[in-house]
Amino acid sequence: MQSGNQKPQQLALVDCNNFYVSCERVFRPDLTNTPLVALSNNDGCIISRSNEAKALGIKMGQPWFEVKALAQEHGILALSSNYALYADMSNRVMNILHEFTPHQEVYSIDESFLDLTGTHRLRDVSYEIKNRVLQWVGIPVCVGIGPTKTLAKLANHIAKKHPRSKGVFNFNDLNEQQKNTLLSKIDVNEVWGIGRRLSERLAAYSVHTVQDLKLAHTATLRAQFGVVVEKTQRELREQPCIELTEVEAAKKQIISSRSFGEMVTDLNVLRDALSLFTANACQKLRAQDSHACMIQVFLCTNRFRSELPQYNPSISIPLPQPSNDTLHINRWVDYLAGKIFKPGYQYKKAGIMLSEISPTTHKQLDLWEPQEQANTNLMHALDAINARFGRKTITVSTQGAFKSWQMKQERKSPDYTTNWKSLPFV
DNA sequence: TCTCCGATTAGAC
DNA sequence: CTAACGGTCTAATCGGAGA
Repeated sequence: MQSGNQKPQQLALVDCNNFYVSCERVFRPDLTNTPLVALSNNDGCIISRSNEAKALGIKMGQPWFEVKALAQEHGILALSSNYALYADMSNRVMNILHEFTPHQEVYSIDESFLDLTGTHRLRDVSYEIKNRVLQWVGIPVCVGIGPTKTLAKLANHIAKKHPRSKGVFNFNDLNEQQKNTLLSKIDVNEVWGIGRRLSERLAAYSVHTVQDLKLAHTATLRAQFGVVVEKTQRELREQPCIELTEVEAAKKQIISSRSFGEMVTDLNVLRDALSLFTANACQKLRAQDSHACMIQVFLCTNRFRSELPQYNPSISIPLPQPSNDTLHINRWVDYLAGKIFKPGYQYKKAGIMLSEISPTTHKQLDLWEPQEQANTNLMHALDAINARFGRKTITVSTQGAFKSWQMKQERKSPDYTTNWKSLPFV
């Protein structure tokens, strides 16, 4: 709780500009002025746009096929997403940011919150952050600072949008009058946590701008929109409600799923895909030292093809004992897939979900069930080898043997930073 | 009436 | 050639079932 005469926190939100396309440009400086977009899995939707692409009216999340003609006309280059590259670039950026404070929350692949409270010459430090990331990694970032996370986010939005800020904006530097004027000019849907639906519903209460939300009647807000929106309002009123979370909490559920490059009709192909999803999910489970008690398998037909028969089954099963063993869980996944599979449908997507997750240290032994012989050492060795030599060095059985389900990625750039073979001179 | 549970919704990126 | 629309995760909330 923030009292009136206390100095406000200086929370910074550092956000990379157009992150995916900026990563691509680091290795393709010739594309600096080319309108550029990055595509989602299967080259489906646009998930990152350069400023030039934005200026041409390309929308975030727009299906690629819808803009293909426009793209052709204006020479827009589209690239398949290269997650190995983006993850590696992200690590480099986050490590640099960490040098400025131990109090860091890596919020997403391209954003970190930093608690810079007590930093001297904060303005200079902010520009130093921006310049160092640009010089060392080649990624442009903007820095927004505020007394709460929500206001830091908003400050970042302002830094991005207004060229006069030169990429840095500190909300704490404003006086009350300036704050009110500024917040009255920004749409409420720019606020962190206020999406499209809430914006529409808020409009019915004459809440259109950030300032409107800040001044709205709190009890009504709480009653009509719930506790989340109330917290957002408090944060706009400079009352911190959302803590910096410096250590990432263990996941409570892990989903691994994917749309296929082509429709799949064969159970064996589905099992092949599912075995890869299982391997990925179990590896995540082991990486956070936990195991799961509940396995769910689901299949989906293509919901955008309404003329085709639709079938979206899912099935889940509780394990007698928690497990994180790929081989063990894969046997259950195979079994469950067989139970829900019906021939005659064209499947577009499948996946698994692991839930009821707990730390391995808390293993609860069931006295009546004979203990499953867990391949703990085998899994440990598998993770180590795959970490060293690449994710698919050792796989389970036929994992990935069938090509048909694999993602369409017709426009992927090389793995410049994570694969020696991608370098032209090696 | 209370509690628990699963399903649904909404949001973020 | 044509058709083509992502993947993960969390928290809140709601409604029904069962105690």
